[in-house]
Amino acid sequence: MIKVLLYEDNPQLREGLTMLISGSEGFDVLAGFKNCNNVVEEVEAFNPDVILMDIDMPGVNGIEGLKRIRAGNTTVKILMLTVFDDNKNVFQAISNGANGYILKKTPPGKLLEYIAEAQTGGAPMTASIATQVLKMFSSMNNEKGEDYHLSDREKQVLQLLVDGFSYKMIASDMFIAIDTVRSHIKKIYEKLHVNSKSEAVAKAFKDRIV
Amino acid sequence: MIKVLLYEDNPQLREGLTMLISGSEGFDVLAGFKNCNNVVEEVEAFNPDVILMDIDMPGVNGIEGLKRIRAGNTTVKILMLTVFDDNKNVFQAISNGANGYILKKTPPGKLLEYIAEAQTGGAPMTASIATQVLKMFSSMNNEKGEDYHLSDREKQVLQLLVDGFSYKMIASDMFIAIDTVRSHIKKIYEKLHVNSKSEAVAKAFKDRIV
DNA sequence: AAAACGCTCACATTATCATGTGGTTGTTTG
DNA sequence: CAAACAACCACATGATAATGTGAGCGTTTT
Repeated sequence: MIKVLLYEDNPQLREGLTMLISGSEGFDVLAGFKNCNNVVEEVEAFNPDVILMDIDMPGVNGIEGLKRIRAGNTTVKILMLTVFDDNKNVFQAISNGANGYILKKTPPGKLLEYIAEAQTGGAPMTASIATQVLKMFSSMNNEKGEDYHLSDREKQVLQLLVDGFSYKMIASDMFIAIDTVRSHIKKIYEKLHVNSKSEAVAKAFKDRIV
Repeated sequence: MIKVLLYEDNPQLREGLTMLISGSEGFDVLAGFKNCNNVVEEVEAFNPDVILMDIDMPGVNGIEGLKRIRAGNTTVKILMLTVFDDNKNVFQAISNGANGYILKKTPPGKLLEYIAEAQTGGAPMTASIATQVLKMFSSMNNEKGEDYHLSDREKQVLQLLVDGFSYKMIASDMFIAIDTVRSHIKKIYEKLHVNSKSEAVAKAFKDRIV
């Protein structure tokens, strides 16, 4: 029996969901609330397996509720429920430890399937949401910048610069003369098209060279 | 009719998949290949809707194949297929524009469903993969670092340092004396627990202060 | 009202960096 | 084989950064 806790401000939808879920074999809605004002206490009291959490609620909304729950409970499964698949909320929800993100227009059969999936450690997502997540992910990691063709030795020097080493320290660390360090750094500046240590360090991060 | 192109080195599995997919209503396998050596030409020649791409293949593997296709074609849907749900490959695949990532143990019925889902713009993922993706996502954005309590002025100075400004430039940019810049920077170093400009710049990036 | 803090400025010394010019090896590649 | 490049080292000079000590002024917090 999967124990479900429900957060949804619309009374009709809350009723409907309760009937649907509790009326199904193996599912039980412990309680339903119209906002997250006392979410921490409620979750602790009912100890559910899965929480269905609407995002748009008056008072403490779903994202804030999610944060509050996760502050003290990292095991209960939380499924975010929303009418919109807008970027910001998806990002927020996932960053704060939601286990899934589904649209309200999800057909009843699918919804039960998703709840079960969440309970067993899956990450149910409506197709449009999953697509968004992948897009976000790839956009974050695709700005991998150009290849500046730094040699191995140059990369090594740059790495040490980033770590705050002085030329002298780099020289002794790499067992080379300080003048060699200088010439490497000069090369690095040329290749990165920068004119100072700070810019080189900044660029190393921006373009994920280190 | 969804046109499918297949890349899979195991001849039996390739045959099996071809029969399964082509034998189903609305699906057709245009061709199957045992590696990605000529993937770009093949994709261009057959113009499929969906590509099923095995990851572990001799010669040019699936990830590399994915990259090659995406270099010139961002519309064809690519479903990665693998036996392992290991972190690195998932990450690589998604970062390089895969539309979905499913395990080979996926039951036939589900597989067809996934292909159809990919074709209509969805992002089919095996549950375990979806969970991994969410984990990666939240771990990436949760290291938001401590708050170092930098004052507005200090943040401003740090920002300019990151941009490669010298003390002199910062002074004239902020209309303050160079000695004031110095004292700000000294404060910044103390608050960030660093001892050099480079480390401060590095930390500014790592902890997303700028 | 005293303490704490942010912001400002000054002066001085040493360490480090940026830049230039020049050179020797050894490997890779057209 | 010659050219290109990576990696190494040297000497020199001016610019910049790091560090220390000290201080005035205004606002916020206790």
